[in-house]
Amino acid sequence: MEYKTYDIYQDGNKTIVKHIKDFNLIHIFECGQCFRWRRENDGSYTGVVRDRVVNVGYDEKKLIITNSSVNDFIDLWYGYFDLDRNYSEIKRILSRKDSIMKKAIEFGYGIRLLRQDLWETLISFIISANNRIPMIMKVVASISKNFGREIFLDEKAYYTFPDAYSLADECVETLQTCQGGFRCKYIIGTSEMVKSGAIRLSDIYMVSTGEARNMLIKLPGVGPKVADCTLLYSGTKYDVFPTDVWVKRVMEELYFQRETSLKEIQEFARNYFGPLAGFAQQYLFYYARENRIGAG
DNA sequence: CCACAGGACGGCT
DNA sequence: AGCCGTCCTGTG
Repeated sequence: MEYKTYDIYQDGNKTIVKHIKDFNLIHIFECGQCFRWRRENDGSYTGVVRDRVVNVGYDEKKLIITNSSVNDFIDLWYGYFDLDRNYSEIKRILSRKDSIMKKAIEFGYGIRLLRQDLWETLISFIISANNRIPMIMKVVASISKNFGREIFLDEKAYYTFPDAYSLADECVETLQTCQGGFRCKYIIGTSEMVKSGAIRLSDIYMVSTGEARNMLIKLPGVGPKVADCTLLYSGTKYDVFPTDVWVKRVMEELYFQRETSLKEIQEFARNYFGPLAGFAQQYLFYYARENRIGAG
């Protein structure tokens, strides 16, 4: 069958989608936006998304999703991989901005911003505060294993991410077995606020980026960086510019050539990249971190 | 043993 | 409003 501009067919438990461009598994899964995908020996990735576990491979512009159906693709994977967005056009516009962006895009040409579950993204980025990626992956995996639901792929167990109600019922001490450290109290606090209705996460889809940001920042453990990451990596808002130490360094070194406050970097990015700020940030972040730009 | 890497928060000016 | 010490865990 034909879905938008893609050819889709089913082969056993594999959904295969042809003619997919602007796509690279390493760029997508190792650019710091997600913590649930693991690279296999053959270069494919296995991960849990919502209540599904799949293996994803990419070869000769073909996307191969194992443990999927055509309906799954249309309902979930098409949106998750942001396949209805024209990344060629985004890259063309951003590359014209300056030679720095051009280089960053050439480096991370296959990046796509995943539209991840809002709740899981929020908690994952609360965990990311003052933490490194391998540790974040460990904590998210542990929370899922302890409080999520077991699902299977090839007789191997994987775990869904627990919802706010499940986590709100736990105490900080129990959650601490997942190695979240000082962030555990924030996770419980945020879960309680979602459970009680003090915040309705679904509202952020209906309000402006500024309002969405202000709503999220009211949650414990959520500051400007975590709020922006949550909005961007859940596919909710794209005119944000999450500024962590790497983005700050690359901006200072390549754009400002001096020390620059977070406030000034954010203002510059909003004006300069406009509605594509989130995409620009992701190319810059991946470029900076992989090449250790600005690091000792 | 120590230094260091990472954002949010709270207390201070 | 901006600055800075503290929080937790793993690695070199």
